[in-house]
Amino acid sequence: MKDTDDKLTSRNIKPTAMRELVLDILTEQTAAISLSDLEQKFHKSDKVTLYRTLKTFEENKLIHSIDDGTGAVKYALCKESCQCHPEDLHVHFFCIKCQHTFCLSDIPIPSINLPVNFSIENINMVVKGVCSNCNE
Amino acid sequence: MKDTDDKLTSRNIKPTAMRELVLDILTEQTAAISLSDLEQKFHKSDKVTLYRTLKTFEENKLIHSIDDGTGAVKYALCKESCQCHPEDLHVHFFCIKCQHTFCLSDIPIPSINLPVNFSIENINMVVKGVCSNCNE
DNA sequence: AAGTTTATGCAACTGAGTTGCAAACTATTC
DNA sequence: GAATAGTTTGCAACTCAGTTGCATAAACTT
Repeated sequence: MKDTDDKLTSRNIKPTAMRELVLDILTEQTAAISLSDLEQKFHKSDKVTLYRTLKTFEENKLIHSIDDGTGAVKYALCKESCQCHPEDLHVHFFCIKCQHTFCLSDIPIPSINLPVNFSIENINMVVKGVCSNCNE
Repeated sequence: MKDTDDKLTSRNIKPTAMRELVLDILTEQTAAISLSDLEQKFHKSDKVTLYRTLKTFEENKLIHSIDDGTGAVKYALCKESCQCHPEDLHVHFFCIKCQHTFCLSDIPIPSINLPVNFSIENINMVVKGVCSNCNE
């Protein structure tokens, strides 16, 4: 639990039992998960607590959210160094077969030449297709 | 009404009074609009009819939908030649000040080198920031 | 005109996300 | 270590976008 605790405190999040559990579950995932996915990993759980836990994690940049177009926002762990600035962002991939949403952490979002006087804050880029697992 | 009719029939959509009205409203817009935005442009209207009208338009590639992360899907007219294939897609911009969502029709989505065995179907790219109107 | 298909309108529902409030817990101060 | 203040958790209840079922209305077919 020491590791989990450290990760939380290093992001200025008080390590409660609940938060440790949620962080552990998030750490196990190979794909991004939604609030209701998370809810189903608990036998008895309160959606609101999980919701607020995710919000806290996101505000403190422990996790980032992905709007993959499925109607439910997904969440995935940030890298240790991540500050969620435009230069930290990567492309996400949604597989239309297995319905999983992956971080393509190694693929940075390409820079865009916006029209004059447009300033940029954030970019969301989701590629839809079939992942390598589902391509035979 | 002849023009509107032609646009509908050329996309294999039967030109009803309702659909003409909706298409006219969509044509007037400078920014993408949501179902509830559309609903408010009618004095008396049925959300479901508008919803199905938009679905029909989208299926027939008269309009495309944009998930800008606000929680409500936005819609905007496609160009005449658009088939909504990856090569037809453009970047979208969401202004965090005026809350408008624009098509940056001249900015194609940059191509991405996906990992091996990933195939691509579609890309959604939304840049958030401040538009030129709102930047003083 | 009768029958078939398609579009529209109403009611009612789902599911994600959210707020308010009270109880439980944690941290702080004496 | 008890009193207090601040934070977290759990429950109820709500909002709002999107959606389905079904009945009526309108448009096509022969």
